[in-house]
Amino acid sequence: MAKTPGTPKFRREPPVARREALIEATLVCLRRFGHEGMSVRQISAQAGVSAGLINHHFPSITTLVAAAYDSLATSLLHSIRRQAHDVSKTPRERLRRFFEASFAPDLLDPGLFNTWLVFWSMVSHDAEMRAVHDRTYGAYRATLESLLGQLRLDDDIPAFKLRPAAIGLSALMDGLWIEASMNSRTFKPAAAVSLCEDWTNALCAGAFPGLRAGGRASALQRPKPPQKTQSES
Amino acid sequence: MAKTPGTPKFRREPPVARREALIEATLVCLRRFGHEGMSVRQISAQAGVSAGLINHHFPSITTLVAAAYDSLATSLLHSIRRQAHDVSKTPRERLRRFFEASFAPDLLDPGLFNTWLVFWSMVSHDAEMRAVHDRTYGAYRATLESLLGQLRLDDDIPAFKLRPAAIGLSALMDGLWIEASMNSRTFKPAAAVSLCEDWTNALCAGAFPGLRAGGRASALQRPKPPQKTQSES
DNA sequence: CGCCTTGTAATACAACCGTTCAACAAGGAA
DNA sequence: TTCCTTGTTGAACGGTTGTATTACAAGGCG
Repeated sequence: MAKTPGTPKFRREPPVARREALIEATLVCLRRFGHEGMSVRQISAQAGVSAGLINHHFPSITTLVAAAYDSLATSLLHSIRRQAHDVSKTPRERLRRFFEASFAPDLLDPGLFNTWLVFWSMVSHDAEMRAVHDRTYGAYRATLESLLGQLRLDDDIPAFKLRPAAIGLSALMDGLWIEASMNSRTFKPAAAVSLCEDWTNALCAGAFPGLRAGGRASALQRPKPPQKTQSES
Repeated sequence: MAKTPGTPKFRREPPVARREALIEATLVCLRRFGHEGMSVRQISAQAGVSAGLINHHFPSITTLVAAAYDSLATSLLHSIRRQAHDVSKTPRERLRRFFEASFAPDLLDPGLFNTWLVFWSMVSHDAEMRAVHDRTYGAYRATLESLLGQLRLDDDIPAFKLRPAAIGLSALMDGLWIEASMNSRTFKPAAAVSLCEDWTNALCAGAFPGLRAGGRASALQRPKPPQKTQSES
């Protein structure tokens, strides 16, 4: 008698489901409020749970943010790659679709940019964030290298160095994405795609001497070996 | 008698000098501690004054940060432009020096990158920061347009659209600067200069159809006017 | 039905935040 | 030397932060 449990005050969830929900809430808060959204109370409110629950599933707030970084970066790369992957198309067409997916409206959302800024600002201060960054950025550049490598097989394209080419292309894309995210009136998304395609076509036309393979224009080589200080063409 | 003023407890400064000192202290804190350095107490401690003094010279902390943004952006642009300006050199050589100055060690400091991230993260939330960003970024791109314009006069270079070209080049430079700032082991500064020079040379060789003037490939035109679809230059 | 594990809530805590304000003193002016 | 302007201090305020800890209750198991 008088038990009247009515509606339970909370629902128990399996740890993995709750963790994913917290990660999702973190992404929502970062997108909406930027750096100020990275707070235990904001995130827990967004997830509809108490503040203390976060420290029960994650040792600290930065670990949760690192998990959110990993989740978002992986998700975005997979999404873009899925849209670009079409075996019935030519490598050049696949690359074009990769560009178009990268500058689609949902990727140019200012909220997404603010989220990314929070991640970047933590990379140099937090070891976990640095690890996630190195891994996800490596995967991103590897995808670019793969697409450029397929391109290189076709036609009579002069050989170019894959890794430096991917670095240059990803830099161009990043710079365009940033400016478009900060001020959408500077240029239209189609302009960014056009600039990327032009860059790729120029690469295939051999217009970038510093990227030609086999040559001595090796300023772009991996910095790892002992640096023989040779001329850069 | 018994006055013994000894060392005065503080020194009065003219308002402009004190404001400049506070701006300098702000830049030091942002460089060192990133987003956590943007605090009244940290900045005032760095400047060697009390916390309350900041609100006496600036209506709020964000106004101080906006002033610091303006100061740093203007200072850096002037410095780079000074190194590139040499009337005895060819336009192409001036552009090369602009690249080299942009990827010099003091510009690739991770602390500078963290400072910039703080500024960027505030642009979408604060009107003052947005105003500073639009103004300084406009000045930066105008410098790039000027250098590219001088280049265009020489030789028999096919005409290209100045503004979209400056947008593309600044995007490439920004992307390279960001990656170099986040992970200095990815590539050497000379590689960034090489990629920028290659891009410029390809532009002058007419390798970028989307940037050619007069063509109908006008995806890069200004979005502002009522779109008469005419070519610029 | 009752126990027991454990996911969850709620509170407490010390430290920090930006801003306000009254009191002080530095240093030029008269 | 005295006064007065005003740059400057330092405490106070209400708010926030991340984390630790305690008490609770949901829901499976015996």
